[in-house]
Amino acid sequence: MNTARLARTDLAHSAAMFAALGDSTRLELVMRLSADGSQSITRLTRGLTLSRQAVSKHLSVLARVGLARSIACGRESRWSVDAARFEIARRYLDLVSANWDDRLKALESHLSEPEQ
Amino acid sequence: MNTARLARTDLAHSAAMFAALGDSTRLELVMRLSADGSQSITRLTRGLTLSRQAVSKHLSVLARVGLARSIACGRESRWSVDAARFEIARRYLDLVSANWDDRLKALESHLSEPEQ
DNA sequence: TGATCGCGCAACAATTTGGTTGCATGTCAG
DNA sequence: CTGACATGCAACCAAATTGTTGCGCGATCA
Repeated sequence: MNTARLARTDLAHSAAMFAALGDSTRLELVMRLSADGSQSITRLTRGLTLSRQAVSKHLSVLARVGLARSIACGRESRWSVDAARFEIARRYLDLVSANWDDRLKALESHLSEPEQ
Repeated sequence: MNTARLARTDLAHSAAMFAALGDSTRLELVMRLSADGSQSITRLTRGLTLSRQAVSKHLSVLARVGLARSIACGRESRWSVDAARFEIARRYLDLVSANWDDRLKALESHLSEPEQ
């Protein structure tokens, strides 16, 4: 099977998802949303040494790639994570492992390929 | 089980790994290294519309978080990915899914928690 | 009806990121 | 030896990121 090449858009999209996860604060937000359920921005801000607006921006970043979303609820907006989106990122990592396994098998036969 | 809270260092470290993957070029490099095996920088540069130094910098970013490494080999350096490191990132994503599953179970009993 | 709460928007500053070019150094081939 | 090749290092630049503060607006509560 040839899983090596993916459409350029898929690659860019996955990169954007990883980039969104690539920040301590955002990863913390994701973990808290995932562990404690949907919450408002001000509640998420408690426990962090950041302004509410900073947290709001981070949530926007997550929302832009579909990892989180909010629903208006009175004067507050409740944020939650989309677990399904994490599967997409996970599959990408699986792909790397899969390729690596394929290469291992290739090494078993060829032993080593010249750089050409 | 309480998988919700992780050490701050783990979180920061994982964030760094995701950040390293959060760039189209680097993700492409990872895929090619994973699919085609260890390669030199100049070979990796072929097919990309970037300078060799740009590629070199990207590889350094991947190396900084342990996702890739190089071994000197004559006048060139052969780069490869570390499949084991990808497992770490993958487990983090699993953790989010796991938390989400836990929350689903919680919802089954409580139905809904007030914002307090 | 006010006071307060939660939020969004805009402007701004500092730092990081992603890229370039130029140059120096070590290695291989003839 | 000499030239071509692969790489590393440093300076530099533009743009994006990450944070702040201030302000305005609708929702809520006493």
